[in-house]
Amino acid sequence: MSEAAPASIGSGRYDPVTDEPRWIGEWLRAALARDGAGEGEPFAIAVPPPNVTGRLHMGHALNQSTQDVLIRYHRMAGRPTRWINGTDHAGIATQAVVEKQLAAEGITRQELGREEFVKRVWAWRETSGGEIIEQSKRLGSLLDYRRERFTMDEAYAKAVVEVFVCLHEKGYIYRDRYMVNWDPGLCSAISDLEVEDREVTDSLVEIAYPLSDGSGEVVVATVRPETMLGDAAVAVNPTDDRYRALVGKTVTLPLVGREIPIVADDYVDVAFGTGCLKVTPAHDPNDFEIGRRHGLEQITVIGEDGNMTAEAGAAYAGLPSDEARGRVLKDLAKLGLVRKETPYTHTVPFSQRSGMRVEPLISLQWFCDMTKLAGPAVDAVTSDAVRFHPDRWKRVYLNWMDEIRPWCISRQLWWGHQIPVWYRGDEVHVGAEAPEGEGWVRDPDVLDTWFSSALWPFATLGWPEKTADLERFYPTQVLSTARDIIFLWVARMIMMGIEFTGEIPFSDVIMHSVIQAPDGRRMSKSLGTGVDPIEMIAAHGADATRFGLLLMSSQQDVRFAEDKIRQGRQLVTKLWNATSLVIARGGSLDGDGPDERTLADKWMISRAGVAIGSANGHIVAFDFSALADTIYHTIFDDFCDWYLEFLKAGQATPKVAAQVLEQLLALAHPMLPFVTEACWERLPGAKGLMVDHESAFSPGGTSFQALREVSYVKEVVTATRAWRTERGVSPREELLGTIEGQTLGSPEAAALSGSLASIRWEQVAGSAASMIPLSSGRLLLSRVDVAIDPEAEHARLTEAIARAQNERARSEGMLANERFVSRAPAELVEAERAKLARFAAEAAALQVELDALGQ
RNA sequence: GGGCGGUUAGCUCAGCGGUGAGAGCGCCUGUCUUACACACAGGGGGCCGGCAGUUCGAAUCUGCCACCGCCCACCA
Repeated sequence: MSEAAPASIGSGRYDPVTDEPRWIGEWLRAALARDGAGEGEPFAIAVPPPNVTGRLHMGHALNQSTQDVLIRYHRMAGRPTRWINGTDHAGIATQAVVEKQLAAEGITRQELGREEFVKRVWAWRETSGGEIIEQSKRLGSLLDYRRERFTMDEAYAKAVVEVFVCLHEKGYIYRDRYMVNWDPGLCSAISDLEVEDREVTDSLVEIAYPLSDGSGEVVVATVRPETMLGDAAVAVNPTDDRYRALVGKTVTLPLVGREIPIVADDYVDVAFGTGCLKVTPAHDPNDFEIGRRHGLEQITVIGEDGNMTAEAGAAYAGLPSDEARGRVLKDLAKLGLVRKETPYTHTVPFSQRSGMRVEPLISLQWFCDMTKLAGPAVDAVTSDAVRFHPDRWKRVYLNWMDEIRPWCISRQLWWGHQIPVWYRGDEVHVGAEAPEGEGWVRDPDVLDTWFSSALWPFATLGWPEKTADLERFYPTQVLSTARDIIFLWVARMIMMGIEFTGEIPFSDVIMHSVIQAPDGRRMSKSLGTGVDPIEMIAAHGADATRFGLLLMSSQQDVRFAEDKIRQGRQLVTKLWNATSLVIARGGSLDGDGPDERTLADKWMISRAGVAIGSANGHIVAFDFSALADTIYHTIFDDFCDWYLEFLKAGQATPKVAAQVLEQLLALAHPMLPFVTEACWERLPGAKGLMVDHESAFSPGGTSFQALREVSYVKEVVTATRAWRTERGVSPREELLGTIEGQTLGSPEAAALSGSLASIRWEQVAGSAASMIPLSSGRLLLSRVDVAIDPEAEHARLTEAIARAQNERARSEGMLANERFVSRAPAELVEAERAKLARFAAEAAALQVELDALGQ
């Protein structure tokens, strides 16, 4: 072991948990030295900015591992890379954190005042924000830590204002009194995308509304009786014969006394309830539309505070709406107007933010019309300028874009980008600063956090200034994220990117797996099902965690399996130990002179080449699970189980072993950055850091001859080991062996298999030996001084014959099928014929053996 | 109501027309073989959710059904 190895690994066993952290500083220095410089085609990724309040969860860990593999890979390939780093101000989440803090001190933000409150949020951000950035370092993410962006930075804020003003000038952004999703918990409007439907069992109440002319009544059904105070009409379907005659008449609204019309509207479902619909334009999105169609009054009876307004009448004003519901029902019952009450299960909107039931109401808000922005963003995806991986998300995106609706962008919060609009009386000014003169008041609302996030790929690079960074790294190449923000974020970035830079912001969108809890439920803090990646790192190391997450990831959701992380840990340990062996055997990258390459060397170089070739393919296809698998099996199986055994048997060259190890370390580095640095550091002759290692993924020469020969060697060795195990013969006991009827192989191959299987190749008499059929030819084995047990041999041969006959019969069956012979590709038929010949020969040879045994 | 994804070894997942179905873990049997017992060697284990169909050939394609999960949607 090298003296350079740190104390933590002095025992000889590698402890990733203690060794890993020392590399982060080295990488930051290396990144600093390079800093996106270089000749090649730049490669950039903008990290999805985590909330400043956030802590690294499993999704982040997988997502960052994915991106880090790409960044390191392209960096090693010599491309100038930039992994744009930063955090999101996360309006609602951050405001909530600070409000909670205030609550602990016994004050509200209202008591503090807006200016002081915002100061407190900034102060919080300085001291506690961005912990997740430190956690990213521990994961090994090669983010651009020197340029950490924040969506509330001054420069970023400028970009936000620029975009707002510009969209306003174009007429896309407008202010309107419109039905919005009101979150009573937040006391703010929220967008459609922040609403989730939940199933709830309410009571469906049927209420009689008397006709004003006294000629009868109509019965309406509702789950929210309290909204009847704001009813503006009763609607029936125009085709409904039951009510056709009533259209144009009026009813007198109970408890209120208002006379409201009966109108005809297609929206009404004849089959639902009584076929009569009460219309409350101010408190239901459908009723709002009906109201607009019929010019109905919008009577707001529930305020933004969730309480009944004065318009609800003196008896109810000021009551919380659910209390008012009971009161209204009671009062209606007293009048004998409640006709029926049945439990009714349906879906109702809830706020994802506060968890409160959304109150649809009419409010003065800012909106952004998305239809014009959507056009080019649709084209970008249909033309494959932006590609989704897996590509089924393309359709999901396009479907949503086709029916895109106006986006409510104002929020009644204090933390965020304040809307750059100023009012003085009836005057309105849009811009970053108030105009000259007294009395201008700024719009108190802030923008939806996603409005600023939508600018992330270019605002982080200095836009609207024409910076060198923007020139060099925009558009970025890859965006990797979870599918739940495809509309919230991805679609909007594409729209804004095209609108403001004229270019698509990224060309490949990777939708990584959602990692579920081991039991299949969603990982969530509230359910207690979350698994903390930082704990995984503390237990198994960051390399193992990265490897495990990428290995378990796929094109679909997966359950978290700690097994995979353990598998990564084992690979890490294996690499370390393999390095020790190579060094102990004198492996070094120093020294010159012509390399002598044995068959084993040529084989290993070829295997490494094959692995590198498929790894390159997996990177291009963003198949990180397959990449992990390739790395694992190349290191475990090819390198350690076979090649290093050849090396120990004197059949491989230490120098070549060191060279191949270098290749494998480079191959594994993007996925296992820490241990590969640690191993590289120890390898004699290694220069620089692995993170800077260039042209890592270029395969050496491939020898198909060596691949074929060693494949046969492995077959011989494996068959011999099985033979030994079967009869309890020690691996060290030398056997005598002969191969007959084989077409492969060379003296060097024989030496290889002989050395690993402890076989002395001598002519062995068939009757004194066991015969083992191989893919080509037969292996005869015999112990030196011990005769074979005829009975055991008889049983074994009988079984082997049966197996061969079985295969032979299957093959014959296929070939007897004329349609197979005539329609299947010729080479397949030929291959089947060869198989048949092989099985027939095998069966015959074994039969001869069996007969000889009997004599 | 519409759409998408899943159902393969005890567990977590690959494979997605070429006919003997794979990995990791777990299990069984050996081995402390001087890199590694976080190891090595050998082994057992699967009517590839069900039913039909297409095909010379289906775990792989098509249709229907059954469960499980997700997304979208204005039915009071």
